[in-house]
Amino acid sequence: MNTSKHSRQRDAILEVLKGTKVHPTADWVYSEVRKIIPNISLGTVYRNLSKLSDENAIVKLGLGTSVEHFDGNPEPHYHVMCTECGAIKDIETEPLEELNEWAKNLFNGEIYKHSAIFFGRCNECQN
Amino acid sequence: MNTSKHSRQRDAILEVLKGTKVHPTADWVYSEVRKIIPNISLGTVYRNLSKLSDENAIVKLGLGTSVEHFDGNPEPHYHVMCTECGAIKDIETEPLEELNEWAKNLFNGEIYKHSAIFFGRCNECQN
DNA sequence: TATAATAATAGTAACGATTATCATTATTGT
DNA sequence: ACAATAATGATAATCGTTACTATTATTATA
Repeated sequence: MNTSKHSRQRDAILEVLKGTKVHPTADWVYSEVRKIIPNISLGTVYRNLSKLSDENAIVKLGLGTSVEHFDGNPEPHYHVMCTECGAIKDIETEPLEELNEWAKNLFNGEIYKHSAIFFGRCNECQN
Repeated sequence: MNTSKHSRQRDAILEVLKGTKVHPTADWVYSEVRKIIPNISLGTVYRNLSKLSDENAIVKLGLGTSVEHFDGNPEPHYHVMCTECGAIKDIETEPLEELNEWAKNLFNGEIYKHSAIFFGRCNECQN
């Protein structure tokens, strides 16, 4: 018994997020989705980003920045943040599961998972 | 020519932070420091936490939580967050520098550093 | 295909963490 | 002691996010 109802707003939000690699903020998604549904509300964007994230259709990246970033690709992977332009790029490889084992040996308790962010300079900023 | 002036408020904040392992929020620091300087202002706490962080005397942990956590130990190390009680604990080992090399081979650009957070269950919550 | 139940929405107010402002106070070099 | 100015306490402002509420859209059923 799924109590969820379909909505074209949610579809549009997911479509925008799947169609970009920029790991956008809610506000960026808002401005893009308005090109499809001009009178959509910012609250609707936030509500659906949370819902989609709860359903693991997308992921809320906790990057430690003051603004939350979202990723339309729910497959686990690391990211690189460019310290010059702020761009967030993918490392298109599966995470190192063995890090959990490594940590388990150094910690008094259980380890389920981890997240990592790399900091560097993207190729655009190198030129 | 250092334009910085000494202040007992900053001393107290640093002392509180050095004297705990809980990786506290600004608010927690505020309530602790008030035991030493009862009329200290919350703004002063924020201002000095930022200043100390800029000077690398402490570190602002960007853990992806809605509230910022601080660490009185500026030596690089990873953390574990307990998904049950929210406690943040140290992994008292130096970070894996080789991860930067690993990432460099998978990324079109430079890599300077990384941060990682592990998620698990602390030994207190296992009982 | 009408209807009833209710999830989702738009619009807006509220919230909470953090930052900025500013008159006053404390520190420091002379 | 004094002048220069960094730091403070108090409070207002900011800004990302969440909550509220009347209205609208979706869905199951008759």
